Formats: sequence, structure tokens, C-alpha cells
Amino acid sequence: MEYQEAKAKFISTWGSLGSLWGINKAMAQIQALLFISTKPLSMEDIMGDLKISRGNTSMNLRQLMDWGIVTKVLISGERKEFFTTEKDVQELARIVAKERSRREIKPVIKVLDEVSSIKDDGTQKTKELIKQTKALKDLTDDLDTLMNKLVNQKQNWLTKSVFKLIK
Amino acid sequence: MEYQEAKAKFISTWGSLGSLWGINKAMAQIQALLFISTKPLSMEDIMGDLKISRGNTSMNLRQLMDWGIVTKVLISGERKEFFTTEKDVQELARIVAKERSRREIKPVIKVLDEVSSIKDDGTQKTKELIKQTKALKDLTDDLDTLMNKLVNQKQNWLTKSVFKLIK
DNA sequence: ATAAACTTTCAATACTTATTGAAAGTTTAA
DNA sequence: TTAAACTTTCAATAAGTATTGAAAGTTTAT
Repeated sequence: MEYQEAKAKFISTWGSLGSLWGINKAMAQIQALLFISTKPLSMEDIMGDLKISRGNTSMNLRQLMDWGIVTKVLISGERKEFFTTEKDVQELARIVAKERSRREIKPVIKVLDEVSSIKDDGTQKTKELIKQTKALKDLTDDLDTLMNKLVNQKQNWLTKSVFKLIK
Repeated sequence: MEYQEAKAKFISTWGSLGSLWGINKAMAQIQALLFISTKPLSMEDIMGDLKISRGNTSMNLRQLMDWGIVTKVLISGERKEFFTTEKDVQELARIVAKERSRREIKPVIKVLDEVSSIKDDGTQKTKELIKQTKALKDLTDDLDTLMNKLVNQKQNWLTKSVFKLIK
């Protein structure tokens, strides 16, 4: 496999995988492109390479910056803006985990908590609703806590954690 | 909040959350309905309660059965088929984790492995592609391993794991 | 073997989400 | 201050997904 083919395969796979880590295709592809680039890229570079429109590029770069995954870099002598992504995969994982927790998991925990706190009117179906949503709330809470714990151990958190659990 | 309101809120939240655990809205809503039901439900029951068509119900029930989350139950004296979902949240989490690993994560690891194994032609950009996809592959691999480890500890795996990591 | 009861399939359609591109907005240099 | 260089916005539209509903298929009882 040649460089071009490998690059295309990587970007396309990472793009369609976006949904797995909660972002859309174009966002994921832009991030992938920056991730394997040896230097910051301009909007023109990105548009050209991925063959997407200026508007699309602009909006998705902004979202990536909102997530804290991509940053603008100013290159002296250049009028255009250039962009880079976080290059360390561990740090990238930390950012993604934190954002997803904040954006998606925490709000769900809140709803589950509300629902599981309704008054027990003594009927079977109410008891079941309370019991099951409570169980789901506890599970979600535990998973969220675990994820944040993992991710906050800066150095080599993953290897260490895997090791702890294996032994 | 009354039973009906709480039930509706739960089903709707769980439905829109489907994407978080990798299934579609109708699938998630059917599962949610079964999850808080005190007895198995027929296709009619589900269609009526969620106000979705027969075809939609049939297809999504089938998918839920493919995932191993929902099972048919035969009720003697009844001609119709009835359905239940796994009621234990821990077991549910195990199933979901395993399926997602198999369907999504493993295939990605394979691609990352292929891409990171291209011949190093000595250029900067090839070196960067290899280095970064390798790092991503290792991370994904570790996360997948960790998830499967977690999930295979049958009893109270989550609480235990959280405890281990905290202390 | 027939028909009623029930389930599945799938082409048509509705709904949702992503993308374009050109106009409006902003910044910089002279 | 002007205009060129660049970025953002957003209505229109395309692309992608989910849903319907009716016809075809299957099972069961007689």
C-alpha cells in the first residue's frame, strides 16, 4: 500500500467512525487530515484535500475548536489562518471523554434521576419504572465516573488501568 | 410527575440517546418500553404504545433480537408472539459492549493496523502517518481490551472496577 | 385443504442531517 | 479609506436514514 492509498483509507475510516466518538463525518475527516499532517494546514489546504466546500470546512473547523481538539496557529508572514489538532492520542481521548460526558451523559443522568424519583403510588408498573430507571441511572453514573477517573490519570492512564484490571 | 409523564419522558430520552450506545431511535424506544414493562408485550402492544407502524416494529424487534437484547417468549394459549428484554442492566451493558466491539471497534483496529504497516519510504509524511495511526491503533486496542475486561467480570464488575481505580 | 391470525418484506415516502455556494462580514496592508 | 484577502453565515438543496403500509409470506386450527 502506497502513502496516498493509506492516507485515503485512514481518513475515510476515521470519518465514518465519527459516530463512534460522537462527531460528524466532515469533522472527523478534518481532524484525521490534521492528525497525520506534518505541519498546520490552511482552510484552502483542507478544502482541496478533502474536496469539501468552504462553508463546510469553516463550520466544522469551528466545531472542532469548540471541542478543543483543533487550534488556530498563526504563521508569521501569512495572512491566512492555519490549523492543527492535538497530536497526542491520550490527550485527545481525554478531551473526547470529557466533552461527551458533559454534553450527553450528564444530561441523561439528570433525566433518569428525575424519572426514578417519582412518587411510588403502590402499583406494580410504577414500582417497575422506578426500579429499572434507578438501576439505569446508577449504571450510567458508575460508567461516567469510571470514564472520568480513567481519563484524569494523566500519564499512561490506559496501560496502568488495563494492568490493574488484568492482574 | 405522574406515571404516564415519567414513562413518556424515559422512553423519549432513552430513544434519542440510542446513538450513544449505537442503535437507532425506534430500537431504543422499543427496548425502553420493554425494559419498564412488568410483562412481555406483543407487537400490537408495542405499535399501539409507541405509535409506530407494524413494519417498523417488526424490523426493529428483529434487530434487537440480533443484538441479543430482546427475546421472544411464547405464552401458552396465545397465538401471537410476545417479547421481553434483558432486565438486568449489568448484563445489558455486557451485551452492548461486546456487540459494539465486534461490529465497530475490531474492524477499525484492523484498518488502523493495515495503514500503520505500510512501507516506510523515508519521507517525513510517511513517517508521520505511520507514527500517528500506530498510536491510534494502540489506543483503540487498549480501550477495547479494557472494555472487554471490565465487562467480563460477571458480578458487580463496575463497582469493583471503580473501587480499584479510586484507591 | 382452507382460511384466519399473525409476521415479514420492501418500494414509496417522509424526515433528518449534511453540504454547498454565494452574499455578507471581517481583517489587513498600503 | 479603500480594496484585496480572507472567513463566516445561512437559505437552498442534496444525501442519507427512518418509517409507512400494503402485498406476500408463514403458521396454526379445523
